[in-house]
Amino acid sequence: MSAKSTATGANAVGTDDAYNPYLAHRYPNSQAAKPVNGNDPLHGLIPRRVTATQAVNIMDGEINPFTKKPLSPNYKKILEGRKKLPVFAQIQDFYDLYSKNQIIVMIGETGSGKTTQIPQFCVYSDLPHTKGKMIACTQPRRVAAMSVAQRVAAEMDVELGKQVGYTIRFEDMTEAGTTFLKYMTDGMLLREAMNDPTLSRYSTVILDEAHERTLATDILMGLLKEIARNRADLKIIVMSATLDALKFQKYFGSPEKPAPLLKVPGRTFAVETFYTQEPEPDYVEAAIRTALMIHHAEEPGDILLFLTGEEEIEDACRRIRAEAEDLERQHPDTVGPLNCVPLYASLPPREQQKIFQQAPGPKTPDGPPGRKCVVSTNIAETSLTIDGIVYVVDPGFVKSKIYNPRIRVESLLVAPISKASAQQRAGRAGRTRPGKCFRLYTEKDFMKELEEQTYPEILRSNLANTVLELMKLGVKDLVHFDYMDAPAPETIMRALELLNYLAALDDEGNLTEMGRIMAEFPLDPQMSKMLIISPEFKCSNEMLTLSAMLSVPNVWLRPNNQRKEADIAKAALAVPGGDHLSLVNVYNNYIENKYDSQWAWNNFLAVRALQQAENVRNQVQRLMERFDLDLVSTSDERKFWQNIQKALVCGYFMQVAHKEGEKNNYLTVKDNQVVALHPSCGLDATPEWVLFNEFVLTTRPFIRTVTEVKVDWLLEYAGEYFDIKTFVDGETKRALQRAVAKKTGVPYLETRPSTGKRSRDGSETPSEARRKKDRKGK
DNA sequence: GAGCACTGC
Repeated sequence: MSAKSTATGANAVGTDDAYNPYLAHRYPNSQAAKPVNGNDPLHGLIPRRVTATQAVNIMDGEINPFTKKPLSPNYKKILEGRKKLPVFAQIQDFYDLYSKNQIIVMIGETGSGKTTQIPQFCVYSDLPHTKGKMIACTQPRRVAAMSVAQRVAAEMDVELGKQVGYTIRFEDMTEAGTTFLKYMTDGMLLREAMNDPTLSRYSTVILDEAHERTLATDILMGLLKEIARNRADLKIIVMSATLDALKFQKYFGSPEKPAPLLKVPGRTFAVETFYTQEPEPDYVEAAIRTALMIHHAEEPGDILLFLTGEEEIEDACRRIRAEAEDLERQHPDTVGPLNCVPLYASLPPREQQKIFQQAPGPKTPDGPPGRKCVVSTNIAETSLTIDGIVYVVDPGFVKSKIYNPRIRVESLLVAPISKASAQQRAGRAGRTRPGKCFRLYTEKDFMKELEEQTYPEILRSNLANTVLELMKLGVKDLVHFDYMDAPAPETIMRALELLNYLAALDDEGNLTEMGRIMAEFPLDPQMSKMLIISPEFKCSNEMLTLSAMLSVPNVWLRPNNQRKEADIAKAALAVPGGDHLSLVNVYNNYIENKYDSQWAWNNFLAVRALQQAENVRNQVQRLMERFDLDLVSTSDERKFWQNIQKALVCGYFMQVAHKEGEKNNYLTVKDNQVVALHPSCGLDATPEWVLFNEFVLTTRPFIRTVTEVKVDWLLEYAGEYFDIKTFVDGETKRALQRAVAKKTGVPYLETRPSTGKRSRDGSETPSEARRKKDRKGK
């Protein structure tokens, strides 16, 4: 038994009688262990026909098949751990399915190891590097893409960013020609698809966490299904954590012949679940009581309590702390100290870190031990894992986004969670040892009232952006696109209508040149439009700043004990014309003060948000340069703010409100919603016409981030949208009529014959007006 | 006179 060497050596993947790594492993002292042909452990493997034995033997070898360097002791240590993962026991099952099918569905519960192992299994079988391709594995969140890539690079004994890398917005840790396993956010792969519609760089695409049904994952699923028809060489793996596998199988196969499924058990501890006997009228109250009950009566172990938002959480924390102290005083022999910590996304990172602190020890040497209680939003359900949690309190609610296409408003509402979500929450109690989950609803409600799955995002969102992306991806028929769950036709119509008004689509529904450029910007269509048009108003530098500032979380801080000081600081930076202008002003001042954190802090500004804005601004500026859009500012100081307001109108003319009556009420144009200026609004007067960035529905309808506009600009730059004929009778219409009369010197009459159909371009910019004049001149 | 559930490009 001896190894053969082939004349071609390194490039002999696929030949039959080549060096057999299986034998090399079995007989380490034989000649087979020292192949002559380029020392390639992968030699002789046939892509996508690799067996588990072959793969495992290479993993067990001495030479890293991808770097050709000796494998490190650390690699071997990690490998022993990997082999104990549940998914490893099914490696041959996986290869059987992978070799024979184009699309497979995989479900693996928490702790199965699927996210780290399956992509590696693919590497050993697909051998993407031998054909200049890559394996992509998508994640819904950036941190996951980064941390998993780092872990897998270590497991494969390679440097992160070389053979194994990741790509997220603002950071590409890959090396062209070297990287063959790439973790990335789902949004990033969708972006790539826009310029490479067949995803030709990839030989295998893995969609991980598909059960989360993010907008990007949903679009990618439809896209991949289509690409698979035209690319027989592309393999697709859809990985999910839930029991809803059949839905994925049917979608990727057919109802009669579902796509094959691989099921891998998880590795978590049992969680005992308790329900209430009767529904709880006040879930916050009940949650607080339950947490205190656990602290009083249950064995040591930390508590995780789910609530819906910042205010609720801070309030609950205060009450739990106060009552726990009473409890401790009353029962000093049995009740230890309780450390109650809040957790939500907008909490500064330093505060967030507190959830990882150890529970407090006993106050006296032989007193009862302390306990930690984390009160969190949904962030602890998927994004953040806290070790040591033994008790979960689940009131059964979540704040979630819903979209009403009729009035074009996205709002946040507190709603019951799904069964899948409830299970995920309960699972958080069993990560380190057996735990308990207290559900603050009845078992009957759980069985009968809760939806199986969380409503996918695509059914809850404004789709203007998504529709533009789909158009750019070449999808012609948006209504009949193969969605796993189709959005309401009205939502799609609303999106098409907006894109048509923005001149991203022509009247036939085709993507225009403007639309093609807009799709490249990681911004809402309205924002892309105002930005692309802004050089014509000599304010592209400012609009760049504004789009960045509108893309990041609120920059204005208002600490509870310093509200007055914060308001004074804000007023000092405010521009009278409106909040959009103030945002530009804040950023410009931030630059003038040399990006100084101390300056920001002194002015009650969120440093982190400002830094994020810098990041976004740089990215968008590069895009502006790519499309040869001039970066300019006006030198005429009197026009500086006005130009910005005009450019704003070109993008956001559909988000305008008119003042009605005396009570500072506004009526949104066309949708006729009664709205009020949000209390955070910095306008020092109530102008007749305002443009707003956001419509928020909380205690009542508010418009937030508001700037004054002139009716003449509406008529000039958004003539079609503000065509009086399209308005119902009312104060808004009469105001428009007065404006037209004043402008033309002729009283406006409803019956006046039309001067001909205007372009379907709602926003008529100077250049467009000029082009029209030119045409008429000829 | 009130609020950023959570992601992502």
